[in-house]
Amino acid sequence: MNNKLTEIRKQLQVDGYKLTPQREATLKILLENHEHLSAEDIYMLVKDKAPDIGIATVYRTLELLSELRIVHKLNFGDGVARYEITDNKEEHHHHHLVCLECGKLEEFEDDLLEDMEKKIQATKNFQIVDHRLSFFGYCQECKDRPRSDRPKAKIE
Amino acid sequence: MNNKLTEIRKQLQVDGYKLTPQREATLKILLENHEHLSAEDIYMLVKDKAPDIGIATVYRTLELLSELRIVHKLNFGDGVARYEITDNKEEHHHHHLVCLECGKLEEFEDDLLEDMEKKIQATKNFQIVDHRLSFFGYCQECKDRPRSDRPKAKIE
DNA sequence: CTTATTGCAAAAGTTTTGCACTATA
DNA sequence: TATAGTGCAAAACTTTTGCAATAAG
Repeated sequence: MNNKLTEIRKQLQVDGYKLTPQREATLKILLENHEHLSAEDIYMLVKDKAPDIGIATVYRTLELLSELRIVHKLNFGDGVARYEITDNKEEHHHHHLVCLECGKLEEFEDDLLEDMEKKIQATKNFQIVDHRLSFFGYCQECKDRPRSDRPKAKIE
Repeated sequence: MNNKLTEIRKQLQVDGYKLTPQREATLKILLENHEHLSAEDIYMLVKDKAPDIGIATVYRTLELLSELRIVHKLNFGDGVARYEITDNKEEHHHHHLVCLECGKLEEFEDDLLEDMEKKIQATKNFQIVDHRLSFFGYCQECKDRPRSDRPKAKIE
């Protein structure tokens, strides 16, 4: 856990970047919070520890870390980019079921994509870092509910 | 091809939406351009045919068509949402490879998800209508390019 | 010391919204 | 004619950038 921080610290040094307290604070937040955080989320969390940081610095740090492939920038299509430390192996098997009726989000685990990834890496010469899989449909409750009672969905 | 327009026209009517010239013009553009178009792109193209349309109407039409699942809203992470007509047949086996370095989008076909869908429908009691699958990683060129030559991010 | 990095505020860019007007069913 | 839909302009957001001040190596 702390190894990871040391490792990244070294990587930054090797690449000639300075180790500022702001960068370190941001990294710690990312290491402590493995969910997908928006820049705003990260800004708030970092602010607790380093109240003087500006959001521009957070964005610049995240961009740098993306370039170095230390974090992965994700997009769920809600107009906000989200970030997470790269390397989360478990995260890879975690997919979404989105109900088109009520918008509810379920999650499920499956490693079936491993095969497809291997196939792509071999066939397409494309190095995969992450993936996002969502299924859209109707959850149990909505499936069985009469149409008139249905809430208007807000798709993606 | 024109069938498709008639079909969608009917679908709108059935759902109680009005068939305005603006909506029709937007639909035609979407049917003629199967690439992933941004709202701005669509606005420009529609403007050629119906110069008085406003971009707000384009956004509202696209949102409506998304809800009706006539178009897919896609996000490649460059800050602009893109739209494409849903094609119920091939679309289902059509996935995306997004390069995190240069933003390039490749597509590939695979029907491996059929199995997963069956599994989910059985296990989760969730009725699947559609899915979206994107892989994020590095394309051949970016993978092999030395760091120093890399285009300054614009990462995903 | 030198130069990368920062914070602030302003700018940029996309998408949404309020409102009075218009046109479809 | 009733009401859904539209255009315009302003607002709301997220993200980027210019610049003078600061701090890391």
